[in-house]
Amino acid sequence: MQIQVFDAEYKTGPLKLILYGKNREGVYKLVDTEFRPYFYAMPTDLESLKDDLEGANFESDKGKKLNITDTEIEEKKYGQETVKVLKIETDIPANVPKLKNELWDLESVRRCLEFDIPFYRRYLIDKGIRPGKWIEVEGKEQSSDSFESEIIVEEIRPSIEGKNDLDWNSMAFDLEVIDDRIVMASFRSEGFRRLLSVKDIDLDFVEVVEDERELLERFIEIVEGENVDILTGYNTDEYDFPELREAANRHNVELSLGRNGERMKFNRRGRFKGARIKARMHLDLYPFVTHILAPGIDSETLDLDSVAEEMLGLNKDDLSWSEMKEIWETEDDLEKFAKYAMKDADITFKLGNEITPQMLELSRITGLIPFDSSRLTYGQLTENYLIREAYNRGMLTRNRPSQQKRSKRDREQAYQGGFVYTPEEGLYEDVAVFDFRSLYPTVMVAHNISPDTLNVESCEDSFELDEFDYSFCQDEQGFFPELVEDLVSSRYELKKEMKELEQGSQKYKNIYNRQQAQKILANSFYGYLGYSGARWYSRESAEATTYLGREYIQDSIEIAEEMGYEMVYGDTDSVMLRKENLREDMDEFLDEVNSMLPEFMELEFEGFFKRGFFTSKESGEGAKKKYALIDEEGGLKITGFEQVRRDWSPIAKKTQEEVLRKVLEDNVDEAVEIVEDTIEALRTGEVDVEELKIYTTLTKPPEEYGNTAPHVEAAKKAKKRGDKIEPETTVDYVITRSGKSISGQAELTKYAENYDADYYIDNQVIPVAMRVLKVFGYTEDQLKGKGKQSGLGQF
DNA sequence: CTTGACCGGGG
DNA sequence: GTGTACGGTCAAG
Repeated sequence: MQIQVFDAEYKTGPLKLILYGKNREGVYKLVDTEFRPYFYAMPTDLESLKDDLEGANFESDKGKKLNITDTEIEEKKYGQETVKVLKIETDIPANVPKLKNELWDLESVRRCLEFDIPFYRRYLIDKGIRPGKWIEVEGKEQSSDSFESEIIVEEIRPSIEGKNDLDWNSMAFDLEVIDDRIVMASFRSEGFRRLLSVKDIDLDFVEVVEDERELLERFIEIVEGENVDILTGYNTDEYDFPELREAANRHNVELSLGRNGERMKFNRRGRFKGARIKARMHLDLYPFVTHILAPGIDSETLDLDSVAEEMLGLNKDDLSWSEMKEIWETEDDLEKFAKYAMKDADITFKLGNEITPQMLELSRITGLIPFDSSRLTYGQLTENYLIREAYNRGMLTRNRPSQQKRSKRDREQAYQGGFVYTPEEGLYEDVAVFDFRSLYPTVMVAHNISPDTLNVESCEDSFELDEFDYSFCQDEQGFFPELVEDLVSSRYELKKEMKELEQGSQKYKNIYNRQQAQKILANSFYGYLGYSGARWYSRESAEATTYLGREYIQDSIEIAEEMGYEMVYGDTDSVMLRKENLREDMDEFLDEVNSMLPEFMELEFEGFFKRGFFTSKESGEGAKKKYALIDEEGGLKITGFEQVRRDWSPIAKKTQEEVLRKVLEDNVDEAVEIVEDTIEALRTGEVDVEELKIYTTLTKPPEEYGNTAPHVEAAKKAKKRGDKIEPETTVDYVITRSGKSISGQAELTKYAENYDADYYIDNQVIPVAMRVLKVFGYTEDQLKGKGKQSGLGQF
């Protein structure tokens, strides 16, 4: 039969590897009892290693027997050499690391390798199985209660046929928790929309449940009844599932959410945990947003509303935490609460429809199950891809660096990054942006930069870098350039294919996601080479890549200047230029640059902007990475104005954005008026307290903090007044007029009777406004108007 | 300038 | 579970 695998695990006693897969008939369980765990021992001397293993008995620290069930000599590539290694097979996956420790102590063993690859991943790699790709299975079919059937695998291999995509049943959910009790749960899929509530609410999508216990039971029934393949949520790993588990413990309910009836379990993943539901895909959108999508998201925060607003264009419908609590307690307008809760699942579902296909595409390329591909960081994703591709090329995977090695790598002098042009502060009209198509990946391909081409001893065609005392051999294509070239070329083909398709069609979306996943991976290689935790760490490769990137962008700038362009700004892989008749002349410029570039590299036209604004540092020198652009449709692109991102009051953030917009609309006078009006409003006490609130989350009881941050001091004072301040609460505070320091003046909003207008003027509004307006010659005093005394700012 | 604490998302 | 993996920002030193 043909099937697509989407989940994998193993069980011991006796050892079986279990896959869960789906085709058009349904969901199947596949069981392979033949596959055995193994690792490699690289010998100092093969014969004496064989002697050492002959009749040897290995024991774990606890005295348990560690069996070697089989050994085999294999020839593998390790770095630039070919070596003979001994494959050591054992009976239980958990014995692999233990046995590895025993063997590594032998004098006949130089090192052990590939002892830390999780067993189910090892299986998928060795069998060539990738989720999202069809595989062929032969075996004995048995009936099963939970699945279409269960198959005892005899043969399993990648399938050449089977191009059509599968549909997955996706469902999003969200919980509402008040006073540590789950009071609502909302669900949304293509054909199902429901809110469970423990309080009576008369709305068509609401199902009223008796209590929290019944809510849990219904939760499980809904997931089962709707035959969910993909369950999504936002921060469900760290919030919703921990809440669910606690509730389940309280009521002694088994959270049997797995298709096989198995309990939800948490997987430890470093500082994170992942809620794992067997034979379904629980894909938390938040880790993927932070790990993978964040660099491409402009929003200052990565909360559900902001991310959905940016990715889907949905506007938010804010209900603050205190409002929610109040509604729940007073039972006044519970409908509003219910609609809000339902909307969260709706938004998550829509966001999931955008994001889960990207996760599945990453699984298709890397071969990781979606549970993993959705939660790993860039580096880990790249590494898992490398491990698989290395295996396919008969290469041994390098070992992970020890903690000491990592910190040694971290302590090394940082190498130089991208080239950033220092702009002249001011407002520029009609700027054009050009950028290099995948600069670092293409540099790596163009110059064959790779850990395995670095300083090859007997190399005929060696590329020497004048700046550094190392070289890259050009005789054979290296591991990294080969992978990058495959990804970049394949992506290029897909992009061509995309142009032929109707935007918004399913086919278009599929291909878009595929090329997006390839882009993500191709771009991660450079960073990976310079990441201290990388198995294939190569500082030289990373350093050479940025060095060559700088050379190419500087060459392009030189060409532009020779051709009469005015250089406005440039950062790493892009340049902003100005010139009369630019639209007519730019092809000539592009041709000139592209003929200078090696094959595979390309400078492209990115777009026009009506105006660009650049500011300067304290020293008066133009500020790098801090600018704002407005396009011809009036769209703003603000970069680097850090005030927009931090814990600043809404009034400061809003003022800055309005000022930037006015400036970009070439209306500096109105920009100044905005600041003056804001200051005036602060002075006369007209400003709404909402505009002054600063939010921060307390992660522990306030008295346990060593420092005196404003939010901590405000919380301490509130506690003295008798407030219950628990860890994990977000406090909002205002800087009032009473107190000695800023921290001393901080009060929780509800206790604030007045506000310190001077603080908000001098420390919030003026600094962010001045960042922009000083460029036009304004001083702080001018913005403040002189001599006026601040009022009391009473609420 | 360096070091170490803190934070993210969720309600 | 072939376990124990972040990265940016800020205040204090």
